[in-house]
Amino acid sequence: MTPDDFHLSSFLPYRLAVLSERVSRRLSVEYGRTHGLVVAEWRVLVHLLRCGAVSVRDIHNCVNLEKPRVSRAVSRLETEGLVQKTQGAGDGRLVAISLTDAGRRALADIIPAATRIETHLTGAVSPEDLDTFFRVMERMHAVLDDDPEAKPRTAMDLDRDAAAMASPV
Amino acid sequence: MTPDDFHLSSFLPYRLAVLSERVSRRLSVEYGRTHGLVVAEWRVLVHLLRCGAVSVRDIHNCVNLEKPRVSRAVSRLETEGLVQKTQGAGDGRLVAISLTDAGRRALADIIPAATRIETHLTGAVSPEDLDTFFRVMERMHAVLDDDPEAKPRTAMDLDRDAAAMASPV
DNA sequence: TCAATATCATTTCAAATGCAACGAGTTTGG
DNA sequence: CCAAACTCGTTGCATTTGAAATGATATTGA
Repeated sequence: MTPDDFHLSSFLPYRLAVLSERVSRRLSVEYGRTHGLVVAEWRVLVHLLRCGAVSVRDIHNCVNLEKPRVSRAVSRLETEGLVQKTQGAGDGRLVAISLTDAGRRALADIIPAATRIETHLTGAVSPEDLDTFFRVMERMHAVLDDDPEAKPRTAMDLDRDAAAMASPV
Repeated sequence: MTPDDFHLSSFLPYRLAVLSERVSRRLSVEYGRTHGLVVAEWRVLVHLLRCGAVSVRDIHNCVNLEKPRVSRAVSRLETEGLVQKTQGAGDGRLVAISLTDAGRRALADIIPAATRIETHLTGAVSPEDLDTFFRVMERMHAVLDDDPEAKPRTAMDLDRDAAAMASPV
């Protein structure tokens, strides 16, 4: 109402952006220095670990990366020898992307470090507060789900929160 | 420990990035459609509303934008007539950037809409949970403050949280 | 059957980004 | 006093970016 009282530093979207950016950069120091990866490549690798041989479109639908970004990330990873692309036997348009052994080794190296950083961050708050924290995040997502101007959530993100809602407290 | 159990969708840095991105985009629809602004320009405008005539460096130190990005955002805003640059009388290197009346009018238009979006998001959770939410964010910032690999917080962000810590519950 | 439409991955292209370098101005220290 | 070191804002440049176009394949429906 009174625009003069508006503080950027206490504005929710700004605060989210600042923390997210800071955390992401801290993480990327890890996989950047040790394996020369950027965030898109990191996300692709992790997704492949869970989902085996999948298409570009599938990755795009799951890990919140635009299609061209996925395509380029996969190309770089292929050049580095961390993933392999095989023409799908069935649909000739699809490309089956999967981890190589080198890719699995890289993840075996990075994931513990990434988990350490995450644990370091979450370890500073009580489990109840952390629960509340994630619950609030889910509530905000739910608000955006009902907002026609907001971009829809990916299926993967929806599933996670649907499971969280269904699980016993 | 067991890399196979690693889920991207429940990984804190990823979750922060996804929510932050989604909220930011929803917001930018607002000031983008109505006033053709991008996030850097929005941040600069809001900062000027509070801080009057300031330098590029000052903006850079406050709103988490790289120096060239601030410089270019200010140039665009000047072209649009929303801010003005005046050579500071004292130090010849400094530039004093301030809002024009048109800039103030733009903010008077955008801020209520931005606040509405924020209220919509925060309104979905109880005040206590929202308190906890921000407290957890502050704790994570504090962890990064002690991490030499993390980028330092801006003075403005530190001040906000220092004030929050000091204030009575 | 075979056009029209849809989907997939890639590429194109213009714009944004950020590091580093730059020129201009200021402070410092001998 | 003035040269070295520093700070300011901007610009160069190589990279990244994402929306739209492209070419290739699949599906649909008349």
